[in-house]
Amino acid sequence: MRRKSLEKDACPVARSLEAVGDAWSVLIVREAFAGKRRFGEFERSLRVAKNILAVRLRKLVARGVLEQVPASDGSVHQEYMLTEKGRGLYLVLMAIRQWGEGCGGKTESVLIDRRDRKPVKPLAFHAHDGRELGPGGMELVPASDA
Amino acid sequence: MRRKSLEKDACPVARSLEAVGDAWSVLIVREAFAGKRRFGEFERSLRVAKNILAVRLRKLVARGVLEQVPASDGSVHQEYMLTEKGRGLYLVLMAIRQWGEGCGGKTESVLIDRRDRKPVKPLAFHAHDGRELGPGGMELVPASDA
DNA sequence: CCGTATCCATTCCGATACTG
DNA sequence: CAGTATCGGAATGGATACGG
Repeated sequence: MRRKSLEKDACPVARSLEAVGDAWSVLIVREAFAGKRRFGEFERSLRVAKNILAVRLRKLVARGVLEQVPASDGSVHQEYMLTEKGRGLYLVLMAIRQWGEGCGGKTESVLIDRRDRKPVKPLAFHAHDGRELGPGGMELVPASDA
Repeated sequence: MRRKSLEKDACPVARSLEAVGDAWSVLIVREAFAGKRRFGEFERSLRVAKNILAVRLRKLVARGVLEQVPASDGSVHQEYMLTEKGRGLYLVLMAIRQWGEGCGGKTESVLIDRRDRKPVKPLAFHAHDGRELGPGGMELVPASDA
């Protein structure tokens, strides 16, 4: 998408897409959640060219999704860590994953609770009183109407 | 992303991205949830060129996200409706929206329950016993280990 | 109104070579 | 190892013109 930058779009969905709306960025964030921190780790696991990896990382840092911190080993290099904001993407990633799993025939992965090793409840919307809600049961209204 | 099609990637996140991993597709789906059905409606609301809209719609239909149905008015034309699978993207869209709202300073929109007009609970993960879980409390394991 | 076809500009991607 | 610089090719996007 070239024309509209989306950056100033009123819709929060559009704005989010401006930050992480390309496939590489999403995959980088996925790897970050998987524990990857170093340039080379991302490079190898994603098999992405150095130059475009560099650009994507810069953008993610600029957007506040990742931050650079001094390497934990003694090296002169930096590591890329998820910020608080970046960690907020976990829900997005898992929503995407859940959708992908849901319609793919066979299940590839299961999200489990670290504590009891049991599967986590599927992501779903709940009303204030706890009722589960489907897409038709909700409505998006401007904040001003609230 | 040219090289790896992602289509055959083991990770469900990557596969999902193959289906709806570009910004236009996401926005089209957003509009579909907003009630848009016709080619011209998408064209105007997104201000996207006809040709690329056509390509995107075709792809979304091919991926089973949208389906074409005869127009509800008497016209000869078709309308694009979300399939069951497509409606599953609601959760994804709202997760993206929630993330965008969460870090933007001011809130643009609120998701409310149609029934009681009260805000819906924020999306979050819950363990089997109901405890709320953060990213660190969960782990993604291959289905074969389950 | 709903697309398809064409053209052109731009952008993106991957490979490679290079630096500290 | 962690990038930067450059380059050619491929894909994409936007505008426009055209057809059913």
